[in-house]
Amino acid sequence: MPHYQVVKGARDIFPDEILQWKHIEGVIHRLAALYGFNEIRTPVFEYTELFQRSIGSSTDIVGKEMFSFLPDPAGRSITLRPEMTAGVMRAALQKNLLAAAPVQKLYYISELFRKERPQAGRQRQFSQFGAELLGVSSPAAVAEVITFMMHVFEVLGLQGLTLRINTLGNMDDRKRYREALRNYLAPFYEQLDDASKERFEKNPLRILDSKNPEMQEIVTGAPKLHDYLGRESLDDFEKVLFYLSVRGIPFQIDHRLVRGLDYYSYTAFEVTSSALGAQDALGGGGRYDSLAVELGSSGEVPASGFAVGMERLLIAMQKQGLFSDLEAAAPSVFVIVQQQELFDQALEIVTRLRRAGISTVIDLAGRSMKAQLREANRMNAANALFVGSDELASGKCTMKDLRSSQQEECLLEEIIEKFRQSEPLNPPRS
RNA sequence: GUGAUUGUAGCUCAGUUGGUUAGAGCGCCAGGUUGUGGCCCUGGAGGUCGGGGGUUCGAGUCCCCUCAUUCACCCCA
Repeated sequence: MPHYQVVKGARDIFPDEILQWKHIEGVIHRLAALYGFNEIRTPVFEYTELFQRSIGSSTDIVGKEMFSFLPDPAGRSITLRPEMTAGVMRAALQKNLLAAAPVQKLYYISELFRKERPQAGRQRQFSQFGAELLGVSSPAAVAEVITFMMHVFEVLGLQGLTLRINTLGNMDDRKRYREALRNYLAPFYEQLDDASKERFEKNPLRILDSKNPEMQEIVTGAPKLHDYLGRESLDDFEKVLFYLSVRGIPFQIDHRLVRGLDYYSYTAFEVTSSALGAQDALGGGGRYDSLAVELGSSGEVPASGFAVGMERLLIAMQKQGLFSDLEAAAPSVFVIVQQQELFDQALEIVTRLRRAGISTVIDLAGRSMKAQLREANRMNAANALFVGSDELASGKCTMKDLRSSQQEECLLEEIIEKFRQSEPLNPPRS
């Protein structure tokens, strides 16, 4: 039993799993380029107020899940980011990106931190990939980010996904609805659970998607948000659904979908996977026009975005066997040393092969030939190159194809030439 | 924060109503083959039985505490 363990809720990712991550990341980067999204990286921490203002102080994230600390006794509180949108918006506003170009399409793959009890599909350090489309108020913008997200899932081969979508209306609609909802809930106030009582004042909409059966009971008779939506909101939502339909993206309208962050308006959506456990939300997002103003912008910045949990993506793909054809990079040549006295000369050969662009390894531990061969086999090396007194005397090498077990003697130059033909040094990008 | 679950070798796990030196498979190392891997055979290394306390002649096994794990609630990716 090792003395030290990883911090609760964090985990190590070892080389075999890195293959899976790189595969997913590769698809994300490729499709982002296809859709014209550009990568952004922001610091892992921000001033705590940023999250309090943006995510909302009534949310669980801000209320109890943030890792916050004081960098020095007199300093401002800093928080390890629990989500990306606030930081990206802060960066965009600080640099005044929209003045340089009025439409910004950004994406990221980043690490986030939330102080929760870990369980399947939930960690304290986790990562999300996501996109933010700033500066466009057209419903085509939300449709664009949803399409990008669903396209990634499709290329990765995921099955069993459900896209649920709703509209929360604009700020005026929500204000009117909030009042109506409060009037309806007021007589039930004493029956509300603690969380719902808290939300009654701050954000009663969130009582709607409570999973507490008793709350659900109370809420069934509540006025419907949909009935309070103005013409503008309805038109916007219809357009979003139209764009999705046209692109063949299946969805379910769910009028109870609210989502936890305070800054959403208009469209909100969520994708769940049947391959996941209790934490089955693979990703979600929406429209958040009011966020910029909340962060001090003089005018509204229409914005749409989504975030997808990378670990959950990974779990879902593993469950569905979507990584079966991934193979670790194997060296082309494993140089085998007959006697350790010849090691230095063998190293020179290794260097020449590497300089020629041929991936080459050699046993550095001074082990027996048998152990070296076993290692070559374990690494799935394509060839073994034997360096012994005979070879050095004749100036030739013995090269063995480890798959076919055929071996032949030839000059080192011939080997290099052979590889140059079969694996070019600068392979064309696919 | 709440509930439940599981902690025995590097990994996956056995361990009978408490009873001698705690086992298996896989993996690792070495030898069989002193210049040749995989397959096979033989051998070897590796364990404070999560930790602490208690009951007992005797505890991996029973009791208490503690730490950690996992799953679930809450909420979210």
